[in-house]
Amino acid sequence: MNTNQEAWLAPRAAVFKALGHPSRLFIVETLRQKPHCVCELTELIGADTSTISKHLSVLKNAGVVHSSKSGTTVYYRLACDCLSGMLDATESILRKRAESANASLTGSFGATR
Amino acid sequence: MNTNQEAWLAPRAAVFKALGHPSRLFIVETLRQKPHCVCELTELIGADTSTISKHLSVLKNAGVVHSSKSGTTVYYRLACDCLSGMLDATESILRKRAESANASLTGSFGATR
DNA sequence: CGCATTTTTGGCCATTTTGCCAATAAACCG
DNA sequence: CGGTTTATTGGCAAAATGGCCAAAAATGCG
Repeated sequence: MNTNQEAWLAPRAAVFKALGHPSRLFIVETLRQKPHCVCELTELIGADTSTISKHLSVLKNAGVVHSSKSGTTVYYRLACDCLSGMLDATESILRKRAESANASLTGSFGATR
Repeated sequence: MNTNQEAWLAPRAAVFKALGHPSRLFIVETLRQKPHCVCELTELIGADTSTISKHLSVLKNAGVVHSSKSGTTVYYRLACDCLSGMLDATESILRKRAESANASLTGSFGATR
């Protein structure tokens, strides 16, 4: 894995990394409905405002969300419709994982007895 | 964010978290072509075998890859076709990010002088 | 069986991440 | 302007992650 490959990988991994934290994923799921301001997200998650602000900063730097200021409040929204597809894809992955977990419990011949 | 929501989020975040590391993302990109064994991936990435093995373990626990043993060698492959879609989605996200970065540099009137 | 090959696991340390508090910044209101 | 609300930044301690080495499994081969 050379320097060029790493440079190509880094921003792509950053997108997944940003989504790879429960609070941040919750934010993205929430923004799927409609834009929200920091204080609303803070309320919903139940953490310190500064914590949420930093999570939003991670999401923004990765390119996952956009922000727009209106007075003193800042609204965040998803940067790309394609995020819905990504979120849905995890459902397929988890469904398949559940199936194969089941299959290995059941054994090759489906006999549970 | 209550316990139920956290339980729902955790496995989904784990999928993204697994993809959110350059080496692991490289592995997934590589497996997109065809299955590979640990030693091949080790060679391609240039890290210790144990490091790669642990990365693969993370991907496997998240449900991203499957493994099958053949003799002493273990082959890994993608668990879901939907991963291609996820990887492609990052391209859209990064493209949009590049565009908006450009727009903000250019300013509201597109005058760069 | 004894040995080689491939992979996984355990242990350790350096680095990164996370989350809180405090302080600062930005914008509105009276 | 001074005070209030909303958000961001800095700093710190605790927790998690990543990577290497060494050791242990697991499998095939002579």
